Amino acid sequence: MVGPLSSEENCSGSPENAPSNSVQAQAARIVSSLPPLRVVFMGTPVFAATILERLLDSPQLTVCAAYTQPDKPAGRGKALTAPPVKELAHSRGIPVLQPSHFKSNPEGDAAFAELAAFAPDVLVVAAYGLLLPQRVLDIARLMPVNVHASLLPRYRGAAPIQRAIMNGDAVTGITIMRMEAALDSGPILMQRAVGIGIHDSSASLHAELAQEGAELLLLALERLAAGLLQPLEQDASRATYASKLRKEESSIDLTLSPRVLHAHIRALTPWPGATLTLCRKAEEDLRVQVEPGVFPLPPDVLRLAELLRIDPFSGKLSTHTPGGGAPEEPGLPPFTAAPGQVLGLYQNALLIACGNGGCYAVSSLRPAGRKSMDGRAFYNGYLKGFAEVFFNVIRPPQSTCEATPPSQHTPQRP
RNA sequence: CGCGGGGUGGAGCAGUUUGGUAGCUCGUCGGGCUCAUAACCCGAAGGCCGUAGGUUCAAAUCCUGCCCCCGCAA
Repeated sequence: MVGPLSSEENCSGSPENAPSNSVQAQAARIVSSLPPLRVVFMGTPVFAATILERLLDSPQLTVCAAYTQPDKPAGRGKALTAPPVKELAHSRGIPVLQPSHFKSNPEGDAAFAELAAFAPDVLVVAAYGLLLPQRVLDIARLMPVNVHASLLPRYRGAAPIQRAIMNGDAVTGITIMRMEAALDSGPILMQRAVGIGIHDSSASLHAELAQEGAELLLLALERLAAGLLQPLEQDASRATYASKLRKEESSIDLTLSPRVLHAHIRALTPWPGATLTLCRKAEEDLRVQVEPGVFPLPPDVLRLAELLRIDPFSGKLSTHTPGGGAPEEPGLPPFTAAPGQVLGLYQNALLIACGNGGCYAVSSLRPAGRKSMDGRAFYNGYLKGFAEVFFNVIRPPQSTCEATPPSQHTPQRP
């Protein structure tokens, strides 16, 4: 987590900071003399609940109702489970509505009529998970507002946070926009940049962006109520789409360089999780879920002696021979090994050779059906005593936001 | 009654199919070696094999009930 890189910009084009703050101050003055805005909130997961909580705490707003997806079977025993937004709204005494859609049929019409009865000034939508038809968007007296976790027009769609991490971006952010029927295409009201730290996972960035999103939303609503917002159309030519993560993407490609590999694993954590397949002679292949490891590797790993004295199998001198391969980025050990090869241990992390002549240190592994453990425990229980051990190199199908060309599936043996 | 995996000294695993004195890699403690080490050598402690019952001369292992962990379903 790096935190906000800059203060919010007013996309109407007003200059930064001081003038921007004075706009906010002006808005605050105007709003203080107005009645609270009537808000209908729509959202489902934790990201949405975080934002709803901040709305509920604002004295300038009245949250009339919370819309969220219907309860769904979840967990062991497939018990019906309420979405986080429902839990929160219940605990705060806000009416909860869970229509399955607003389509033009008797069921959808009833849901629509119910919504209309709240007569909201604004509709606030955050990760609702339902497409909203135009008539629903038109319900808001002022406008329907959406909180999106990217700097639009980049990363429109379902997984902006994960795709930004996966692509190795250093910066992403929050966009508050006016909603249109099309997906994430509405005019931008406010934006704020947030840095992506080298250790950020989808989980940590989600949490941070939710907080930032809530803050920026409150500022935007204040300006909206005061009539001081000037929407700025998105430059559609620069739009990219962040498709939802799929389970098939959980297998990670060990031919990637350490840096890119690290980005992928962070993006896949905690869902769907980054998985490797361990191959041991005469044993069934074992699926192992891994968490983000040590990156970049500290300089001492670069010293050949550090690695040579650790052999994963005999405990004696390593058989790995020093190789050429000029490192192109820091963290590369000075020898060559086939991607997927288990090199040994670095402290409590398991060193696995990957692409670009590098290796990656995994410090948390969870074999299928087991609890997660550190690299040393995994090594003791699963690796010692096997003459041949490596992880399968898997090249998963390319995702929407990746620039690299499609490549073959090449499981590879060292 | 949604499907599946698992509970063995402090950690991670094997052993269960084909019942017969509890094993491996670590850690811990003591000693040794070394300029040095999460290296090496020697020695030791530590387990009613989740729990309750059953079968048997004999149960970690076979049968039954219960408890507890975990994964799948976005």
